[in-house]
Amino acid sequence: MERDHAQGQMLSICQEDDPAIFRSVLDRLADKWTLITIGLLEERELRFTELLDSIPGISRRMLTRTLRSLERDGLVHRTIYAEIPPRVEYRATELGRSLSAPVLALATWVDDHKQAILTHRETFDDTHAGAVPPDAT
Amino acid sequence: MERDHAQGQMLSICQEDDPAIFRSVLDRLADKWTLITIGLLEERELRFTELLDSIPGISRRMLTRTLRSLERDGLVHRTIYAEIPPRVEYRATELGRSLSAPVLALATWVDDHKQAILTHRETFDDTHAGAVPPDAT
DNA sequence: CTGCATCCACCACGATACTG
DNA sequence: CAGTATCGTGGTGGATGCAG
Repeated sequence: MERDHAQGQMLSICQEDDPAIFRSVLDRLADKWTLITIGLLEERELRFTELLDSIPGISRRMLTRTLRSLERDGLVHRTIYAEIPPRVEYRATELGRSLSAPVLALATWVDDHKQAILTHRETFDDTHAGAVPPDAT
Repeated sequence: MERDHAQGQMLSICQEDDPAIFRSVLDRLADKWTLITIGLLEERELRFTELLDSIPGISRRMLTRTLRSLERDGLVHRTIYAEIPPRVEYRATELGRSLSAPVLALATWVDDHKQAILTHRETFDDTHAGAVPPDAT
């Protein structure tokens, strides 16, 4: 945490020398499946099918792609056991494990406040009935 | 932080009673612009154009939508000043500010490790030249 | 079991023009 | 200035089938 931009200077972080670098890395993390996958792998070594079962709603295709991206970024290590049937174990690298704290903190926050957020949504939707953009989620 | 699933039980978090709730909230946070927007608003009150200028690459459309979603979720408060020209200030709510720590921790991590990740990508792309899926990023 | 290839639908997002 | 409306596109992501 020895940042030069003392505390919470999101501004300086995202407007540094090359904003594109920050973006490209953030984009990889902030997609539909990556955070949750990293979160699971930081705790223990898991195989493909275990991940598939642990992540609600993910498809094999997306799990494969997510894991490849993580491997490419040096966050996850892949071990292939030449057995029959084949077995592949995924575990977080040291770099990946350093992501543990931030990711789990975020996940915990979401878990702790999801109900409050749902309540806000209902209230808002009530108040602004029909006022939302055409293609809103 | 008084979670029952002691520490880092990402598994229990994302497989709780209704995984869909966790997902829907996580989805909102983990999109292309939300994290960065929240991060900026946690530090200070900002107006629309300031945000537009501070977030590299965002369009007015997406900023509007992102802010609306955050407002809907009770994370951001919107104040309209009936002046000429119009002025609108955005600030984080208390709930939004509680997101501060996790979000900034994540942003800082990304900033601290982006170079390492880029290096890993190059190495990987070298090693696996041409081995990447057809529609890879 | 692991995971690549193919096909395809959808909607996220950007560009642009217009309004209060 | 702070949006909204509309349109077009690319890419994300699901379903399925095949292969090692």
